[in-house]
Amino acid sequence: MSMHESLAPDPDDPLACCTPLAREPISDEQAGQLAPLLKAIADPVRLRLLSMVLSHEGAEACVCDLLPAFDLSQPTISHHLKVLHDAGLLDREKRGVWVYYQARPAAMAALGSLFDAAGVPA
Amino acid sequence: MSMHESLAPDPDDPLACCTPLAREPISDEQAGQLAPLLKAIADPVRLRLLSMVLSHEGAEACVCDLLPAFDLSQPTISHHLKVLHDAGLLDREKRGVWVYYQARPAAMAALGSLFDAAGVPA
DNA sequence: CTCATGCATCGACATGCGTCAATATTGACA
DNA sequence: TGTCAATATTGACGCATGTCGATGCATGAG
Repeated sequence: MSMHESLAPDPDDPLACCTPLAREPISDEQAGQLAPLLKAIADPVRLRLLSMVLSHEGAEACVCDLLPAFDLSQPTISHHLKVLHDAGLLDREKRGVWVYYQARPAAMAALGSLFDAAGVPA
Repeated sequence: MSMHESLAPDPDDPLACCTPLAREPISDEQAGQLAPLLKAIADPVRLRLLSMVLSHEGAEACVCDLLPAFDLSQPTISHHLKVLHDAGLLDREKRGVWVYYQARPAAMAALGSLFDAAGVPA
């Protein structure tokens, strides 16, 4: 259960709000910062997009890699990627005509730490 | 819904869908089961409710414990608790006139495991 | 039985969200 | 320059969601 506390408490960073839910009642403000993060991944398409980016070779993927896996229009996929990006979950990098997305490790860690000690009764 | 993958050991349990997002691209079906769980906690009120229940004495709380912390009507809080309950995140137990809610550890563990190895680059 | 209390349900409203077709923007190349 | 390919933006549509007041349903007290 040893945890690395290498994350600096930056008040400007919305990802700094990672007190485990089970530790103490989170504040109204914390909840207001966390909810958009969770809203961003609370969609089956965006969940798959995030998972595909995370598990893709080099931990990055361009839209052209992601599009064929869905029965949705290109603007719809672009919209979902924008939602994930605006929430701070995905980074964008334009290389030539292609745009590559990669997950932000800090965001992933923040989400994972939310449930620390919440599902371990024994 | 006759398509089922043999990856999930128990198709009846919606909490059995806890392959880490970063391990491999999750299936459309997995995403469809996970999204409602995340949708349930993707709300500031419900996040606070869950956190309050988790961190409350005895890891349970009745509605009367939760209500005073919000500026919302009692039906609204009741609605949010129902959403968390219907998603399989909270258990209900009626004792006398009061209804006690407690978090389901399996659900918390499933959510936490989603982000395993997602925020720890090599 | 009657009444008050704790919680759930109902019906209605405004807002938010996922999706698409159409269009715009950007970069590579002849 | 002009054209094609990859991605983003816009505007519109229908559906889902958060909130409320009013009401219903149990339970326990008297």
